[in-house]
Amino acid sequence: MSTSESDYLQHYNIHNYDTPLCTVDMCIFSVLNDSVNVLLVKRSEHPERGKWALPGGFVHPEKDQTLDDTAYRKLFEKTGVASPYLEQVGTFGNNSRDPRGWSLTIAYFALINSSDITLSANESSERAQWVPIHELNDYCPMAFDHLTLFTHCYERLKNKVQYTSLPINLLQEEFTLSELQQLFEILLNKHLDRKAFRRRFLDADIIEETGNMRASHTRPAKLYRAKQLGAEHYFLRSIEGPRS
Amino acid sequence: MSTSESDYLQHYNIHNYDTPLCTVDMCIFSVLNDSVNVLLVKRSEHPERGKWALPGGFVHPEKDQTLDDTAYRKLFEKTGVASPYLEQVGTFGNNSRDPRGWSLTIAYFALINSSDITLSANESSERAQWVPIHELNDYCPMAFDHLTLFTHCYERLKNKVQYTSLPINLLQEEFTLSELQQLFEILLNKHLDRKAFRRRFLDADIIEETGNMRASHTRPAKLYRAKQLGAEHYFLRSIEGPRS
DNA sequence: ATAATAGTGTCTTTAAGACATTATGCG
DNA sequence: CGCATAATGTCTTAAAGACACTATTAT
Repeated sequence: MSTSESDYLQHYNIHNYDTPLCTVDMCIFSVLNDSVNVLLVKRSEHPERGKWALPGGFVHPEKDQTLDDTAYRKLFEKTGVASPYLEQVGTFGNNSRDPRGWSLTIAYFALINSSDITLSANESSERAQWVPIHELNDYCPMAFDHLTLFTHCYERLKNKVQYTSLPINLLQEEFTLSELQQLFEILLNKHLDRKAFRRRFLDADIIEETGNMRASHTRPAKLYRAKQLGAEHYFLRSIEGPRS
Repeated sequence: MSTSESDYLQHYNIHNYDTPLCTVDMCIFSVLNDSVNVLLVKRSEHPERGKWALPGGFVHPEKDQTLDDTAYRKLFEKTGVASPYLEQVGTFGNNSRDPRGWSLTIAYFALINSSDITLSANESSERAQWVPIHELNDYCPMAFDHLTLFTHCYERLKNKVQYTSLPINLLQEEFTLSELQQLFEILLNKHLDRKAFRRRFLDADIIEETGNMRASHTRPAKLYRAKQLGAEHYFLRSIEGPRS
């Protein structure tokens, strides 16, 4: 009965066990034309061929050393973006979400600036497309439980807008405070006070002037950058927005 | 080339693909003797036999309909507690965390009141034991990457103490405000002002008097209960604690 | 000069921290 | 009574909202 660990491992065969299918799905957000967009692909293969889906795919034990590698690989295949903000949102597993069997997917969300990317359709010739999130229902039915995955990712994003600096990652490296505020207003879907918004970010000591200005047909605005790229600051208080 | 989805599914065999091992690990917290404890088991089987580990096990496609089922099943096997607070923290997957191959684990944390539970050693005769978290290093080496999993779960817990009502789930159904405050002080490891603490919870309208009193050798205290069992309230401001 | 947007001054409001004071039970 | 803990009163402080005011550019 008493075998060594090396004996045990020598006779261990993963294929003797029933095990879930493992995939990673990406909810890639960007802001385009004053609205939040998510990147969707039209499935070109079974199952759920022809339906819209979040880009994703199987965890590939040969290609990927870690789970995050899978996520970055999928993201790069679809967008060409190498190192965006990436966050794991949750894992969804059950026996009904995929007709092939008990399956499990790890959902990630990514924030990228839309001008950074070139949509590519080369991988398995799936067409990727930005979809404004308020149009998402028009694209139903979505494949599998991807509407649920999207909803969880979007809720996470909306929550973090309230108490972190996270959305900075949706802008280009240099941005004005007005651009940042507009972005927050789109995400929160409400108007914010300019002075309060500026105070919040300036007092937090997380951005710095670049010395450059954004030209415009009115008064030029100072350009800022995040002091630490990809960092997210947690504010002690949530944004509340207008009082009644 | 053009097959139907049902044809496709008929010939699909999960065992043709290389796929990760899938497990669930539980970080079960409780408060005992004025300190936070976590439930650990001593592994009785290979691999990592004899090391301490978080209770957990394989996702079992026959037994479990959903991932949460796996978590609840493992929790019940170890503690006999049927419906505690449970939250998914994150999924950790790579090719080095388990000697059997590419493996992935979904980490959950649970909050339970220690008086609710009876530790059972019946399943695979592993002995479960409460370990105060400040002693965790003395129990090293822990199996696999379980110290990392624990750390992520503990960080999540500590963060949520700052801005949610979550720790209520560590107390019994009826509790005094002093007991609640003591609990927060243990979790945050700092003293809190009594008036501010009471205001915070009372103004949030999330607890109500039960009408009963906690007897003691001094002035009896009012007993409260959470208005909604298992609910977590998000405060707009984080607890900061004493100003230096 | 005017329009438009950038940026500031400053008063109010909210919820938290500090800390003294009062209340209530038991021995 | 006197001790210990429960519960409250009230002043201060930090950060947000409201909103008027000033600054800078193009046309």
